[in-house]
Formats: sequence, C-alpha cells, structure tokens
Amino acid sequence: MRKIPRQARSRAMVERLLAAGRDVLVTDGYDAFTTNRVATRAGVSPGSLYQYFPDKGAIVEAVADRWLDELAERVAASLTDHLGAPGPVLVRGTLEALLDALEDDPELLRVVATELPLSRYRDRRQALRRRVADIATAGLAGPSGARRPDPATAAWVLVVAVEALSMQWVLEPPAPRRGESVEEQRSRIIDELTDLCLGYLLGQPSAAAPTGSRVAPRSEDRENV
Amino acid sequence: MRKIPRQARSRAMVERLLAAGRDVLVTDGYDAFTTNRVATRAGVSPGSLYQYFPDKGAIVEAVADRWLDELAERVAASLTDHLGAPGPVLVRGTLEALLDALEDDPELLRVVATELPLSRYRDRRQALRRRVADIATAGLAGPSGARRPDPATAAWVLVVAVEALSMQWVLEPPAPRRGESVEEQRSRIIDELTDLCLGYLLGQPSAAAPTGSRVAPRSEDRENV
Amino acid sequence: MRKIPRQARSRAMVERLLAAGRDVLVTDGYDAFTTNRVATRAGVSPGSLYQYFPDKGAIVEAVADRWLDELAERVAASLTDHLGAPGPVLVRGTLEALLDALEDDPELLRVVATELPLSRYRDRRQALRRRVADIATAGLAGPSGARRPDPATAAWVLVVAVEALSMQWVLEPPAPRRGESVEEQRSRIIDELTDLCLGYLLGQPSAAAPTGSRVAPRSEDRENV
Amino acid sequence: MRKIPRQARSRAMVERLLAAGRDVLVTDGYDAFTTNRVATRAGVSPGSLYQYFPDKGAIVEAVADRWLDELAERVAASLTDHLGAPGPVLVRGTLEALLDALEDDPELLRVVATELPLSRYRDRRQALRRRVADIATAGLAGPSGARRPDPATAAWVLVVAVEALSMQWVLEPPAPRRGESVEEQRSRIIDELTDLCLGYLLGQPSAAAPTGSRVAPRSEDRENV
DNA sequence: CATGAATGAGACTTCATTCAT
DNA sequence: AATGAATGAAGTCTCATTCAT
Repeated sequence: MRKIPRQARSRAMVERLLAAGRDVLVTDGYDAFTTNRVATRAGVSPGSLYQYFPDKGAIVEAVADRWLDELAERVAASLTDHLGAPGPVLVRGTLEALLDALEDDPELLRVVATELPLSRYRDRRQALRRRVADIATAGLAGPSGARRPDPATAAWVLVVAVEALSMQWVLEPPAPRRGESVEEQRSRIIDELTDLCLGYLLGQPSAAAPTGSRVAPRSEDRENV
Repeated sequence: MRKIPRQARSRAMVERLLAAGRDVLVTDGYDAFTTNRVATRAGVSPGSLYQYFPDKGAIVEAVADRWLDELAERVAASLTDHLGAPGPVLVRGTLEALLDALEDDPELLRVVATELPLSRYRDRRQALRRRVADIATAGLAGPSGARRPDPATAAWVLVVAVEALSMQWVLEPPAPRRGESVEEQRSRIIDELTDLCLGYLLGQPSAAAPTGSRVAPRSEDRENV
Repeated sequence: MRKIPRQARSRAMVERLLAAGRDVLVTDGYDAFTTNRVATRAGVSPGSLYQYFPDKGAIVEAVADRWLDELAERVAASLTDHLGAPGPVLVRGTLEALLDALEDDPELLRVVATELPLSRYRDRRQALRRRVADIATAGLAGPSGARRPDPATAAWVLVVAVEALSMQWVLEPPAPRRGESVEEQRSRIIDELTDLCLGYLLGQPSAAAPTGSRVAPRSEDRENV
Repeated sequence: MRKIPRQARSRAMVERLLAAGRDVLVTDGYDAFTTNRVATRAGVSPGSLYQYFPDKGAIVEAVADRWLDELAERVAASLTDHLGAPGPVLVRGTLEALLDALEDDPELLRVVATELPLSRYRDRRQALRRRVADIATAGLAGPSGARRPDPATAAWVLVVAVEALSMQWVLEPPAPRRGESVEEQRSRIIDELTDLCLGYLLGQPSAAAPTGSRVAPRSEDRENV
C-alpha cells in the first residue's frame, strides 16, 4: 500500500516468511513445520510462499542458513579481532563470542540441533567450521607459541570440540556446583574450555609417530616437535 | 512354527523387526523409513509390527537404543578395564575403544547422526554420556594426577569433546596429510585426542582468568573437589 | 464380511473403482474426474484407490481400455463370423456390429471421444484398429472379389473411415430426412456406409501409377461395378 | 510504443498471445499450457493476458480456431475452384488441398488432435465440416454424375471419412509398401481416397439392402436429389 | 497372534485469476 | 492498459494406524 519499491517488497516478504519459519520451528517444532502453517503465520497465502521458495525444504534451509551465517559472522569477527592477542586472550575471546552467539537464540539452536535432520544444514555448518578452522590454522601456524605439529589437525580438533561443548553448554549444561549461579557456572565453563584449548596447544605433544601405536613414556620424543 | 514358546517367538519377531529397521535405515535412509517398508523388509505384515511396537517412533528408538547400548557397553568396559592404569594408558585405551565401537557400524552411525531427529534418541545418548562421565569422574577424583579442580565438570568436558571428535572422525575425517595412510591418520588422531585430554587434565588450570569479570579467587573452592 | 476369497475381493474392488470411474466420467465429465471423487463414488477411501491403481491416469486408462476391449471383441467376433460370407453381407454385418457396440454405451463414447485427451487411450485404440485391419486384410486378400491392389492399404482406409463415420453417427448424426425415424436413418446410414465400402472395394481402382497424378476419364470403367 | 493506434496495439497483442499459445502447445504440450507460461512466452505479464482473453480456455480455442479457419479457407477455396470440374478432378484437387493444408503445421495438428480435449474446438471443427459439406452437397446436387440418392448424406459421409483419413495419414500413416518413398505413398493414398469417394459417388447404390427391415421403396425419394 | 486391506487426515504444491499500483 | 505479486481453492498422493477375518 505504501510506496515500497518492488525489490524491497520482495525482500520484505522473504523476511516475513523466514521470520514465520523460525517462529513455527521454535514454537511448534519441526514436525509441525508445514508450508501452510508457515504461510499462515506469515499472514500470507500458501501460494505466495512458493513465489519465494521452491519448496518446503528451502525454507528450513534458509532459516538455518541465516542463523548459521550470523553465527559464523560473529565468531569469525571475534577471532579476527583477537588474532594478534596472546593465546589465552584469543581463546577466551573466541569462546565468549561463540557462547554469546549461540545464546542469542537458544530456542532456535535447540530446534536446529535437536529436531532438524542434520542433512538440512550440513553444508552450511561445515562451511562455518572450515571458516573458523582456517582462521585458527593460520593463527596457529604463526608465532603463537603453540606446539602442535600439524596446525590443520589442531584447528580441526579444537573447532569440533569447542563447537560441541558450546552447544552442549547451551542445550544441556551440566549441573551447576552447589550454590553456584548460572553466571558463575558459565564463566567457569569458559575457563575450563580455555584450559582445554591451551592445554592442548601449549602442552607437550606426544611425538607424531607415523604408524604404530605409541603410548608409553615418549617424553623425550616430545621435545623435538 | 510349532514348538516355539510364546516368549521366544516374540523375541525372535522383535529381533527381525529391529534388524529390518536398521536395514531400512541404512540402505534407504530415514525418510524412507516407513512402517510398511520395515514390515515388508522383515517379511511381516504391517499389522504385526504393531504387536511389538506401539508406533513408528518406537522402532527407530529401539534401533538407536540398541546401537547405543552396545556402544556404551564397549566403552564402559574398556574404561573400567583401564581404571587403575596410568593416565595416558587409560585415555588412549578409552579412545581406541570408542573409535572401535563407532567404526563397527559406520553406516548406522551416519544415519543416526545425520538423519535421525536427535530427539529420537536423546535420552539414551545422554544416559551413555552420563555413564561414561560417572566412571571418569570417579577415576579423576582418585589419585590420578589430574589437576582439574572439579572432576565432574572435567568429565563432562572430556566426554562431550571426545564424543564429538570421535564421531566427526568417523563421519568426516579431516584431510589426511600428504602421503599419509588412513591407519596412520587414525593413529595420529588418537594421539591428538590423547594430548587434548591429558593436556587438559594435567596442564596448569588457569587460576585466574585474565579477561572478563571472571570470578577471580576460585582456587580455594576447587580444593575440595 | 462374507467369505469372499482374497483374490476375488481385490477383483471386486477393481470393479467398483472402474465402475465408479466410468460413472464419474459420464455424469461429471473428465474435468471433474478427481481421485477423491472416484473414491467417494466407489464408496471407498481415497487411499484405497491407490492400492489398485498407481495414479489417476491409470484409472482413466483402465476405464477406456476396458470399453475399447469390449468393442474390439464384439467387432472382431462379428468380422470373423461373417468372414466367409459374400462381400455385402460381411460389410453390412460388420457395420451393424460396430454400430451396436458403439451404441451400447453412448455416454461413455461421448466422454471418451470428446473430453479425454486422446493420448490417454491411443495405444489401445490403435490396437483395436490394427486388429480389425488385420482381419480385414486377410479377408480382402482372399477370393473376395475385391479389386484393391493393396489389401493392407485398403483395410487401413476402410477401418479409419468406418470408425470415424460410426462414431460420428453416434455422437452427432446428420439431420434426418424429413419424416424419417431414427431407425430408418440408422438403417439408411448403414446402407450408405456399405455402399462406401463396396464401391471402394469392388470399383475400378485407378491404376496404381507410381508417382504422377492420374485421374483421366475413367467413367466408363465404372459401369461394371 | 507511442504512435500505435489503440486498436492496432490490441491486435498486435492478440497476435503475440496467439503465437505464444501455439508455441507453448507445440513445444510443451497441452498439459504445460498454463496461462503464466503463455504470458511469459509472449513477453507479457499474466495480468495482461486477461485483457484480451476471458480465460485460459479462450486462448486454446482461439489458437485452434485460427488454425481451423485457415484450414477451412484453403479447402473451401480449392473446392470452389474445382466446382465445375469433372468429378475425379474435383475430388483429387480437394484431397490434395486438404492434405496440403493439414501438412502445413503437422505439429500443431498433432497437439490439437492428440492432446486437446475435443470439446475445446468442437464447434469450429463442425463449422468447417458443415461448410465443406454444404459446398459438396451443392456440387453433388448438380449434374455431377453422382448417383447418390441423398446428397446431404453423401456429403456428410465423404466429409467425415476424408477428414479422418487425412488426419490419420498425417499423424500415423500406414506402413509404406516395400521400397516406396513417402511421396509415392502419399500419392498412392490420394489415389485410394479418390477411389473411395468416386466409388461411393458413382457406384451402384444398393437399392434395397438384403439384411434389415430396410425401408424398401425409397427409389422415388431419391429422384429429387 | 498374524494378516493385509482399508482407512482418512492432511501434506505439498499448482495455477487460473484478481487487483492495487 | 500493463504489471506481477498475491491469492486460495483444490488436487494428488502418502503413510501411520486399525480391525475384521
């Protein structure tokens, strides 16, 4: 009704649909995520939906993608920001950024991680991982003090571990200690994860033996990493 | 058909259905997992299926549960086995056991982790985690040399991280290093995870976190873990 | 409820569905031929329909096929019956049989010929044509007095012409002559068609010149028809 | 865009739409004939289409009509041209004209005859038939040497038969004779159809049919044809 | 207990048509 | 007159579940 430029109108419609999609997902769950419901929630007719998305799956994906993009943006920004900083600061900063981002829309996180068939958003999720891992790899390869023999592997390890832990923290945090407030617990968990990362990065790597099963006291070997 | 005790017949039927369920899941995917198909694959009529499972979801759950139980058994066994062993041996042993278990039916792992709505098997998965975490907590609480202030949290951290990394390794391993064989890579990854765990357990806990308003004097509290 | 053998029950269901299909087609037209309507008319649930037909098109086809089969049967029978008879008798008999058959269910004929996309029943229709044409070709090749140089072509010509004329007669007969009853007209039309066929078969073929345009004054030749 | 008189612009638009309609019909088939597609193909918005046609059906009809009109024009012209000519020449000429006309746009013929619900263009088709039949009736009524008792019926018979045969020839011609070229076959078929027509027109009418209750003394009636 | 035909709610999607701009 | 986004009725088909045999 207003003088909304064509392009903008489309954009607005997409936004409405995505918002409705997120809403349905969060309040009704993935099983109730029907095209008609999304359309209704968006205050649109079912047909309209198909002018903007080829099919139902595309909407779910778009919702997930958007969320993941936001996440990636935040984390990557923080990571880049702290890139020069000393290890602990960088790690802590990144962890904080990640938790902040994940806690931004915990309900959506819950649905995405819990009800969505992973295949629906696997690619984007991997892209996120790779992006973060790449930055981290670069950071580790520099004069960071990290002793890991293979920065790429180290980045992979940390990214996967941290991702899982952060999500788990948001979705199902462990029982807090007696008398501990949530904030305290959160802060403590970040400490723990920081320790995890730094202990891994700065600790004595076990020698990178090529094949056989190592184990045992190879402390000497570790020197030459 | 005669001579089979009632109870045993039921048991056999359940087995057939579960086998069929796993089969459908693995070969056709979760989207094609229809009750009719499972029944057909089991050589049973769709009606019979409902004599043994209340609804479709129950079958999926049962399949996942069974798999997770097996997993839990193996890992717990290994963990208990090595309980007295020195840290590195225990950690390595557990990691190997976990990887072995996960690699036992990678196709099912893929479907479960990738296509199944997590809600379908969340409880059992948590049970597994908790079980492992409990044993680990106990171990850490003992004279293991671990310096973590809160064994429960430490166990949580390790369990979540290791679970995620193991699964990721089986499902989408990082690119191997140049000229590296899969076995070599596997072994190397186990080394890395071992380092991750030991670095975390044995490293210097960050007494005071530098960045945020992070609750400085918590060191004393930790004594009583 | 009764002791209807399994096989027979299926058969009965197919019959009901086909009957319902025909009914919908005839009373509501092809545009209103929806799967739900057919199911309802058959007193069945929409899902049941798909246990017997793979999709909507298959029902239409089955209805048309069945009708065409019946038609083919009747005409072929008549044709075979009269095969030894003198030309006029054979032709007349066949025409009568064809008209009888077409007039048996004129409403269905109307819908099939008028509203159905030809492609839905083309194959079966061609089969019918070919069947009749084959018998006719055989008849013409024998000592029938026919002077056609190429029996196959002659059969094709007659089959196509007679089919079109019969259908046209049933669907949109020409205006009857003054005071003529329908029966009289019908009989007259059969006379005409008989003449058409016999005139063609027994008349002087224009020389089978390979290429150029023949024509010429062949009026005398025709005296001896 | 300027300077185009209103009327002419409309005209041009109609033309574009019809052309697009024909195009969609021929290249995509009737099932894909959607208003949106036609509009797109015409480079017009779907809304505009409704400024020139009341609904989808009207476009199909218009396309078919236009084609049939052209057909009618050609055949009628040829028929009128040869009206004074001796029978064989007239018949041959008409047949050639008809085949020429039908072969002019065989793809459209195929779609129209094969995929279009006959009801979409029945009226116009009948008009064509009637028109041709009327001319033919007039011709037969004159001193043409035709011996048919009822020229109107004779015209009806020939028009229907020839129409069906011509279309059949274009759409699914019978197998050619050994070593026969398509041109030769075509020419031969025209010979056959000519024979069919002339044999019918000039042959001995079956005064009294042997079989049925065939209305014996109609000879007088026939005089006044 | 087994069977498997029947059920029927409801999901997704299309497309002819409208109408505000 | 043109546009094209929006509409929404309606159709096809699936599949978890039931129940008479």
